[in-house]
Amino acid sequence: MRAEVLKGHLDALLLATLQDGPRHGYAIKEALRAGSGGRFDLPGGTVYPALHRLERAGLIRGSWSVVNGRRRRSYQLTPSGQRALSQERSSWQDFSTAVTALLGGEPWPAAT
Amino acid sequence: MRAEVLKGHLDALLLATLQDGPRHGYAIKEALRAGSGGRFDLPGGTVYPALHRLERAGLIRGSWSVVNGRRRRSYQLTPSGQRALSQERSSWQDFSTAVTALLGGEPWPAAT
DNA sequence: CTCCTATGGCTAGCGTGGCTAGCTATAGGT
DNA sequence: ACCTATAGCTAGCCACGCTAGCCATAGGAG
Repeated sequence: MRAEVLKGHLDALLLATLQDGPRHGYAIKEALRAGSGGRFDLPGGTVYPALHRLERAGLIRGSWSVVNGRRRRSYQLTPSGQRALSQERSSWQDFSTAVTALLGGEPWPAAT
Repeated sequence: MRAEVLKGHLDALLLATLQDGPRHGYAIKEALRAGSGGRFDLPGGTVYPALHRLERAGLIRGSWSVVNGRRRRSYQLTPSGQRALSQERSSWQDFSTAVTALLGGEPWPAAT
């Protein structure tokens, strides 16, 4: 999986992992790996800065806790994040439909 | 349509426009615009450098001609470009299936 | 004639954002 | 003593689409 293909779609994936309740960063990373059959095995250097960006944007809200002697930062969707997720979903639909049509579809109209 | 979502997928789209015969850059741009219902209205500054990159990579081959007093550079797929297109198609399948599953799918397994 | 638009091509440099490399720290197994 | 998994973080690199700008011809509008 080339790296660049993820650009612009990561936020949607991160938000989606939070749709059913709070998760901390590492759990998000693992959820994406497992949920994609290993395709999205994102390094921490991808996940953590992205979460900070989403938090600054007000789409998620994080809070510290300590579990088993390890500190965790758990994130949950804000109302604005919920809306952003819906938006991301529909724009993914739009985008993927268009690309699939162009790539897989019927022969192209004759060239000029 | 946010700009970054295209990153990493442009080559596939460009190669796909050439699958049914040669096209020049401007025609490629128009084909993508028309074929996507206006979603992919790419500026020249996106298309031309990308074509040059693909040509340097040996995936397409360009040749100059003059039509109606205007010079054109027409591109066609090389055999290696054909293979690249097939590859791009299957990796798009892979990618889009994964994202769709993560975004749209069933509820996530319970968080740890 | 002049101007605008569409056609057709190009480049320099910007900006976004995921990745690499590197770091800290605890828990638990070998 | 060492390694792995868990858990978090940052600085800086780099790929690549975009902005802004340029050149040139054809054809229609004014």
